[in-house]
Amino acid sequence: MELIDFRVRFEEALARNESIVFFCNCEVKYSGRAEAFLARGDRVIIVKSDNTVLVHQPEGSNPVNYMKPNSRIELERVENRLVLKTRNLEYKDYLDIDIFRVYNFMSHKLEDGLKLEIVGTEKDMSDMIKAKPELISPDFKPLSREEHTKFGFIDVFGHDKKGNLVVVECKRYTASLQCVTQLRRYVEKIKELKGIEHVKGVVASPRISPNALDMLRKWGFEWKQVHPPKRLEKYNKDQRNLYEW
Amino acid sequence: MELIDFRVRFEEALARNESIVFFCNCEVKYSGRAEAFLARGDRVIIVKSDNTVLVHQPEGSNPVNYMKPNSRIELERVENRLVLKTRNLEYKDYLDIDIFRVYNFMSHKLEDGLKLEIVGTEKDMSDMIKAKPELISPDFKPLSREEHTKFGFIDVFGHDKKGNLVVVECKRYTASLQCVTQLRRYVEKIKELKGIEHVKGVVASPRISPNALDMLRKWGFEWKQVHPPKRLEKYNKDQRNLYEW
DNA sequence: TACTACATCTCGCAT
DNA sequence: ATGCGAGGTGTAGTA
Repeated sequence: MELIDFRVRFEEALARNESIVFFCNCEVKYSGRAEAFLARGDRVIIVKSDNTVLVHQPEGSNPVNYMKPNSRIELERVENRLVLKTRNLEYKDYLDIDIFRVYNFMSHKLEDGLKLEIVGTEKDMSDMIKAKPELISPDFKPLSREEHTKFGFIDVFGHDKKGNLVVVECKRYTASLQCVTQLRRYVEKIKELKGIEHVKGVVASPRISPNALDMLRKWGFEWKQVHPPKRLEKYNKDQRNLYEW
Repeated sequence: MELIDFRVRFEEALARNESIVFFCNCEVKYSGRAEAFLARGDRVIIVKSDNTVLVHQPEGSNPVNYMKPNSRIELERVENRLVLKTRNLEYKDYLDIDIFRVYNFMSHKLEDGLKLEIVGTEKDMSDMIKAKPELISPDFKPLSREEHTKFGFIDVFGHDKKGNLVVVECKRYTASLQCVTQLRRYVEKIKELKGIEHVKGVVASPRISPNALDMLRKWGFEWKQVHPPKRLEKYNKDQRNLYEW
């Protein structure tokens, strides 16, 4: 495809606020939060209707370069090539794509304002524990939501039958050192706020790394094996059945 | 575009290992590490030559759904639509895209094996401190030995003129609570390993959050304001000049 | 706006 | 394979 034809179609599509995709041979330079350079090669370039720009190589799940939404986009001719100059003032980001060849181009106005519905997050895991506190221990009682929220980011906050406060930190996967230090931070904060000596800390996760378990024990915390909510559990409970596999 | 024509072109392109992009009206169901559902709308779908699948909405920088590389991909006719069934056994991920209409399709064999060169990371920041230790303090001397162990990676490790060991944790942006707990963990580990009482901890970052500064002081650590390497510094040092802005 | 923590995080590196 | 932490992280929630 001739660069001149590409230019016309690109600028028309941009003016019409269409989503744009093209295959091209290009070189990419980025400057902003860091600096990056990508020498010539074939890539897919996507320009969305909110002026997001993505540069994808033929392999890998992440874009090799990108610009966040609301970037300014201009196409300029420089010598034998076109340069797609994009800048995002908010992040002080600059991305220049030197386009040497365009293999294929398409654009379309896309209609879609829907959001992804998602289940199985850490939030769902802590909701499950609040609904079934015996997953932590037989005498664990979560505190009411109002009292809970006063203490910030704690996943589940409650007490045992002896009246000890209990802080629960959930992880969907293997709990790491970082998870234990996070729990420690919360426990210390509660001790300080309440002026008390004993606060129990519990990590709830399907697995825990050996180092994390060592540190956990050293700090007198506990690990309780809890698996994140099973597939479809929430939907089934809600009498909904979105999926049939 | 007729679904039957799309199907032929898609399967030919897939067989040829081309990168594929199309605009379509679709519904997406995901099950695996979590569960997700996205009702009908217009999206861009990308299938890469390594069998990565990306579903992009017309706005936002992240894909709304995706499958990692090396997924199995099949296109099946179900009633009035085509279903792109993708599965990744490694992650136990399943993504089904119900395709109702295809607006536009293109595919191309892309040639690109290049990697992004990037400068200005945290690694560059710690390299800068090792080269100019006076950024931390006049008497700070980094040790050449790397401390990349199973309990974590210390950015810069050294001693002052009194012989105190010093652990430096770098952050490119605002240092957070997590950064301070990370530093604390390293300091405690070094104390334990060496059997010594005094180990200095320093956070080096352009800024630090108020809570993080509180916790830092409470634990007897220090904050040193350090800015990440200036743009192009490394390239200029290397007598290279990749960018002209 | 700034701060905090999650993410179907992804990715690289080291054990 | 697993553990660990960075990332041009992005994103949502909250104060």
